[in-house]
Amino acid sequence: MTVSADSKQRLLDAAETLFAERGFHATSTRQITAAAGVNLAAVNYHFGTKDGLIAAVFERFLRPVNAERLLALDALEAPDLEPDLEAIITAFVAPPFRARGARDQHVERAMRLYGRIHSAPEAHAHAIFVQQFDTVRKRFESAFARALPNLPRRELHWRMHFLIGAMAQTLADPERLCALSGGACDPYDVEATLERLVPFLTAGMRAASLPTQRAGGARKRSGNGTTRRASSRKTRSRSSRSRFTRTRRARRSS
Amino acid sequence: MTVSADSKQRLLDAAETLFAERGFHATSTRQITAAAGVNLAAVNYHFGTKDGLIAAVFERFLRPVNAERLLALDALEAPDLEPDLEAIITAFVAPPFRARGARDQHVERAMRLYGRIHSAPEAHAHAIFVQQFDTVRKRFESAFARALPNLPRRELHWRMHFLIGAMAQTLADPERLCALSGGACDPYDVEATLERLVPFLTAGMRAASLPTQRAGGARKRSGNGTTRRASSRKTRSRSSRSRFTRTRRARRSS
DNA sequence: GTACGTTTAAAACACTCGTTTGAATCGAGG
DNA sequence: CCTCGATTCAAACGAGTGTTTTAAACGTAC
Repeated sequence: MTVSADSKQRLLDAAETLFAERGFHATSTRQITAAAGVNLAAVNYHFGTKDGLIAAVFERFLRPVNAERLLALDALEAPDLEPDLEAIITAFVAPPFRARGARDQHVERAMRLYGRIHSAPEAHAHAIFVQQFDTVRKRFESAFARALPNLPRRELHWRMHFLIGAMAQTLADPERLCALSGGACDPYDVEATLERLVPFLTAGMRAASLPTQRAGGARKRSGNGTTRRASSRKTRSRSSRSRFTRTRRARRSS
Repeated sequence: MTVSADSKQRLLDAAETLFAERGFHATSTRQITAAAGVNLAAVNYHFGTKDGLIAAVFERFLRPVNAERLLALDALEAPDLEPDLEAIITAFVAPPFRARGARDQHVERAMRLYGRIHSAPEAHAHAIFVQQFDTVRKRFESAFARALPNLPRRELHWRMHFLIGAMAQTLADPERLCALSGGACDPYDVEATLERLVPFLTAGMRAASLPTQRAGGARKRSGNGTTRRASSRKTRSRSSRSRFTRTRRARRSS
């Protein structure tokens, strides 16, 4: 274990930066080794394959984020405290925003990297992420369940999905917010972002548990996704509110 | 303009399917032309370049989705109607879920394609999407502003960003929801998904405009986006509620 | 039938990718 | 000193990429 293990470190640092900037697939091993100032073969020597390097970057970056999530949740689950939904959401959402990459990279790069991990194309990178994430997921799921005792478990899954989506999008594509607001919002102001994101998500998680009506009838979902409103006779209480009626399709035939 | 323009069509169809399945970068022109049953050179002949093909797929797929969004919004903005936030959100969110790809592809593929467009790596594909999306964005922004008259415009931008994020994630990565819920949720049941997504988003959009406390003091947001809480002397009311205090970092040094 | 513009066909081009190879280099232990 | 394992280096390999080229086939108008 000579001192030159920093070759490995520099490789990880360079890869982390480039992955954040351009994505995993679009970054070549040659770019990485050049940025790290090491030989081309180093990535295969130290990590076996490029995917091994990706996994190592995942690992190194994700570990402290998830650790901080669990630490924050621990503090919220002291036995004398009653569950605080907003605090739980903050404990889950804030760490990736506040994470610094290697070599104290800018917030911007850490955010983008985390976003890219979330929207990982499809490779086994996804599997690595899931593995890293699974404990966090379980802990927060039960925390949410405690804070929202009247919410059925299935609804909770859906909402956690939405929550993760809003978070991931904000992390992955800050530029879009900038463009959307004409420059009025600064997506790299982490605290300002969290002050908006957390209340948004808290309200969403607290929304009424079932889609308004659902008066007496059973579920009665038509299994066929294509034919909408197949059960024509029981449309009374549903057609009263026309929330989900779709307008005509407009498609050109050329 | 012979009948064999269907070569172009079959190219678009095959590309749409493969792009949805594997992504844009991971799909080669050879795979596309093989699936379409046409010659390799056809893509360059008809679309100039692979990016041209991608743009054409974007165009053909996005147009009806955005058209339907605007149509639905038109119906909601009849002069005698008062703004209905939930209906506006549905008008924005539902069309991509209900879109069918070419050749009546499964909902699954259309969803994935739209999700992939949203999380387009970074190419000018993004620009194409933005161009297609800009009109929709403007229309819905003012619709939201009418439905939420007390919400400052900047907060609205943030929330639209979150909204788009939750929608895009649900479209792009239905598998994750499946895994998250242990198979309890069916992300391809479009109506069930919308019945959960829309209330979630509606509640989020309606959340209190400013982050809870803000009791007696004036707004007092530090104008500088980078240096958070630059005005150090006035930190009193902030440290009282420790909502956003971060716990210690945990990072291994190996 | 012949000529013409459009479309298809097969082959090759130039390039980048991730990975492997085999020799050179280094740093400690005998 | 020499040895040995670990690391670095330059060079090449084989496969895959998007694109171009050149010629052949097609349908239509003259």
